[in-house]
Amino acid sequence: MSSSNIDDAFKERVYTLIGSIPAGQVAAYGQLAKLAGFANQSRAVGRLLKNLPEQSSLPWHRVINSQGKISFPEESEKHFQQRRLLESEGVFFKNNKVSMKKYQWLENS
DNA sequence: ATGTTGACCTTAG
DNA sequence: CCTAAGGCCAACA
Repeated sequence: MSSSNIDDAFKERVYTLIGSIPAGQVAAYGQLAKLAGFANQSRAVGRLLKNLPEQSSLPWHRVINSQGKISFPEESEKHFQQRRLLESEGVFFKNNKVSMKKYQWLENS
């Protein structure tokens, strides 16, 4: 059988979670890892996103770090791209950080 | 086989 | 704002 292991389960769950992030809201790598049942695997989430196919329809831009900041380097093209996507759906930055309230959709249920 | 790094981490101080 | 340390692990040299 194909390696239907932990990695695939993790990937599956994280993808689903990311897909469920409402427009105008964000989630942290660590939050997603934890919700997927793999606490302390935030970097694995990052790795997953890094390997995400370019044509993916997942709202990858809604994933930022726990400090409210975009994890790409400040002056990078990817950083601008992500920021642009977020701002286009109403997520704005003050001092390069988004309000913690943007994570609040997770606080229900 | 060993050590280091990470453009997509986190918390505490 | 910054540093340090914790944690986990794939990719790299």
